[in-house]
Amino acid sequence: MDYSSSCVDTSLDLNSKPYHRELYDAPLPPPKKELESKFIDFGMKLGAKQETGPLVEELNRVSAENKKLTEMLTMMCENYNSLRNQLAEYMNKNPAEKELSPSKKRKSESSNNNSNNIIGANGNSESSSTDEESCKKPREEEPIKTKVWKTCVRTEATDTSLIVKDGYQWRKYGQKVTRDNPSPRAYFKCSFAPSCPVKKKVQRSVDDQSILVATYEGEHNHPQPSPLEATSGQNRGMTLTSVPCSANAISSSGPNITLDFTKPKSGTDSKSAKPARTESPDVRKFLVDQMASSLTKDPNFTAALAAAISGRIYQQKSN
DNA sequence: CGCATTTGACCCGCGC
DNA sequence: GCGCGGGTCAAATGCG
Ligand SMILES: [Zn+2]
Repeated sequence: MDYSSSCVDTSLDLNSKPYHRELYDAPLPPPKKELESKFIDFGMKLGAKQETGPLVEELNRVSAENKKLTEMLTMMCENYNSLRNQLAEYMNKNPAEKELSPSKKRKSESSNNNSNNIIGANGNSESSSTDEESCKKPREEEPIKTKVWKTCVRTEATDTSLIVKDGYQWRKYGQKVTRDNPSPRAYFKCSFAPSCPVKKKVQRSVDDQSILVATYEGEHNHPQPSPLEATSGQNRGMTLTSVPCSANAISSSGPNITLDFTKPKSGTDSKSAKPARTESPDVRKFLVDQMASSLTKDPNFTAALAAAISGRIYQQKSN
């Protein structure tokens, strides 16, 4: 987890060619010519003869543009994650936050490493347990460096089971209804290792019922049981605004990771809920999340749909 | 039978 | 001290 490249290219570079890196591994990425010809065949078969040509051309152009935008967005996200990791590392190395009043809270040095998303958040062979509480200071709260960070996960709005698949094994130990949110909050504890202190809280967002906000605290002291094999498709994780911090520093602007775990669920793409005009400061993150998710999903969806349609047309023609 | 989940009880900090 | 709200416990229940 060395961030070897100390300078990150955050330029957008609109005019660079967008195919320097394959963005998503769609099962059958059709070449554009072939796709266009199949679209033309499709249009011919439907009988709308002449008008479909420019429309198909427009569609292809828009798709290419969309793909380019997706590429840019992914690069931006990668650069952002890299920058954020560097910032986190810098903040860990240089504890410059002396703004806390020394009477109430004592800040705890956090020298832990943090990877950029929650999937790869293992590798913490810390065991730096030299801080045993043998000292008999009465009011000395331990450096409970329970790092808290949030993740916003998009799931189906109809999924009532309030479960976030993140590759770990969790045991639910509580569920409460909170004051300012009609949806209940579930409390989980990591049950893979008996000594793993990681807990998480999962609750739906107030703004968007299809977003689960999971709050992780602590760090796993064991390797990840299952590597979350579902990342092999359209759901590319995208993290936003995640800086791990100690538990006493979370105020309104807590750290957040926004992931997109939306399953490619049988075609029915429900990006229905849009958090229009909400005045929460977090809603901007949700908007960004949804924009990113839509941008990420749409080219895949259109490509898959076009491939499916063209394949079906081709099959029909061959029959 | 052993595990996880459910769910009301309990605890505890905080504000009045 | 008391009420309230969030967090946890644990007995009951469900499930393989
Ligand atoms: Zn764990």
